[in-house]
Amino acid sequence: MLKKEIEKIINKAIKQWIKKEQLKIKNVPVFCVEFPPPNIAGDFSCNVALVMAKEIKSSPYALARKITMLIDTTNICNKVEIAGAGFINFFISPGRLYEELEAICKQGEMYGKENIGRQELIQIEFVSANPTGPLHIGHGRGAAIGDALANILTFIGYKVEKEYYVNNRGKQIEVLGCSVMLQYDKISGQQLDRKEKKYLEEKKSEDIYKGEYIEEIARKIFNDKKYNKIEKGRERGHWFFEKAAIEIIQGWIEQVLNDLGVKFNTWFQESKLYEKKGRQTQIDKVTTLLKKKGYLYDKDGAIWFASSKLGDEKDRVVVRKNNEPTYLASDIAYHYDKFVQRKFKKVINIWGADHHGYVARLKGVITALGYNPQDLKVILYQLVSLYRGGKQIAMSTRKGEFVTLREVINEVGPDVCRFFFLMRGANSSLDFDLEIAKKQSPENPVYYIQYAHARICSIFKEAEKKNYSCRKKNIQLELLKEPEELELMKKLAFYPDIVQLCARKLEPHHIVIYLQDLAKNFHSYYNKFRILSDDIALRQARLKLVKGIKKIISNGLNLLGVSVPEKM
RNA sequence: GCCCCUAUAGCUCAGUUGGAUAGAGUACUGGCCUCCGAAGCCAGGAGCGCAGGUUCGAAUCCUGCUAGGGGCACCA
Repeated sequence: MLKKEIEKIINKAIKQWIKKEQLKIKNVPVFCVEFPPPNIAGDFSCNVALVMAKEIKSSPYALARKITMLIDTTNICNKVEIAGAGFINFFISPGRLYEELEAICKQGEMYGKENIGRQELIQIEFVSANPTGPLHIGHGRGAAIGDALANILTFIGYKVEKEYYVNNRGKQIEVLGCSVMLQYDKISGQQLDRKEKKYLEEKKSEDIYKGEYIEEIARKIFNDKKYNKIEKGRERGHWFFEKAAIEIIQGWIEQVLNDLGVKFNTWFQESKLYEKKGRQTQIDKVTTLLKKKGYLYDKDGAIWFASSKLGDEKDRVVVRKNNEPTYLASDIAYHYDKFVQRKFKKVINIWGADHHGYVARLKGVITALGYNPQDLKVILYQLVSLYRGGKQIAMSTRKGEFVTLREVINEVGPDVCRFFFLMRGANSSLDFDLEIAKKQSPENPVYYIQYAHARICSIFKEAEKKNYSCRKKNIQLELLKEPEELELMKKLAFYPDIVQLCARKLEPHHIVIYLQDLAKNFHSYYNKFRILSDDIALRQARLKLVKGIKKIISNGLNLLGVSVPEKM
């Protein structure tokens, strides 16, 4: 990776300089190497002189001069320049760019792969929507981000596990079961005097799930032989409908995520935390543990978690008066399972922004369990608003009026869907316009990037047709000397930096921006220069260049989980 | 009332650890296919919500304000 190499070179130079001048500086200060603004000449820029100037009591410019003298750039640069207030600018030499292009073509998918993660075990938990209905579009965003991050982290050497936490117990599941049961009775024409009816009558009617999917589930249970065989002859309580409904809904969820290209390693059932392992459940285990540590106390007949001591705004109930554990109890046990039982070194949770109030509590849990809250990263993504032709589509989960993820995928296709979810940072709310997403125009950047790839494939087909040989060896890359060609090679060489940036910040969208940029450079180059030139040596060199571009586009799209078409 | 996110070009958004003259796309106008895919290319304007502060330097950090979105259960 070029950036790291330059950092190393600078570090070395500074250490030499400190030794030479016998300065009393313990550590080389924190500086950064980055891309200079577009109007500035140079490929990488370093601010070390500006950062150090104050401590040394010297002008940044003079300092930069001294450091520059000691910089050994033979491997990577052909020029180092001081600019502005004292920036040190590096110019990557063409020779080095040719080497990188060779590496890209040779290594293919492996180009830029590193072992930064050192196979550390890391878990990403995402989507985790309650199995009480189909996924909606917001869940899609979480799915796309989580899956892309998993790809990126795996690529740089982490051992990543993707997990979906299934909340298959609790009040909302009871309501689901009852809601389905009501519909079932309607369909079957049976008017059983169920004890659950009383329960439902006591509830406000809003509590019952509406929406067509409830009827669909009830119909499926009624028609499917599988369910008819189960418990035949016995009256079915709401628990039966709960189980069947969850099974059906989870099937839908798995299917739609699968169609989006998202596969989980584990579907962790919340109910597992309540199963006895030996004498006690996981819940019992953590309750005992936290009690021993003094984080739990009794008040008003309930058991409380002293989260206010751990950074939360107030204490929270863990076990209710009626002896039922709360959701938090499950989450404590669940994260105990993640960190203690399964030994994940780092855990990433991806939540919708509406859960932000929960972050402090859960970090408190991690602390209470004796782990570093830094090892739990929570990524909050802002809400997705759906538009059609500039008009917002109103959604209400409660009323069952919402556009499902399924419908969106069916309408715009999985590639566009994933791409749109990934093109913005998680902190920005996302406007998803179905009309734009469907358009196959430059307004829609997915096709722009895919088109660049398809175009390159087409060039190779054309070359084959004309019986142009694509030599593998002795290609004169020095012939690539147009500014556009050098620029393209630089972009390609930056790919590993971009991937690592995404990994460091847990933000996949930088790859999207990068690919758009790369595609733009390519299209522009293509229009200006002829790849299949009559000059054989030049043609070979240019074919190699576009081959490199093709590889990088394909690698990038793969990390995002977007398909890479050879023709479109 | 408290907490989180957001505010950058007419619109949708980038902007790396604070760095140099803040970038794309779209829309608008005009041009480019006898030649590798026109789903493309080239050329043209405008902007960091407001007010302070920190510093060599602020879209970026701090404080206050304004506007929009979300959240504040013994629901999950």
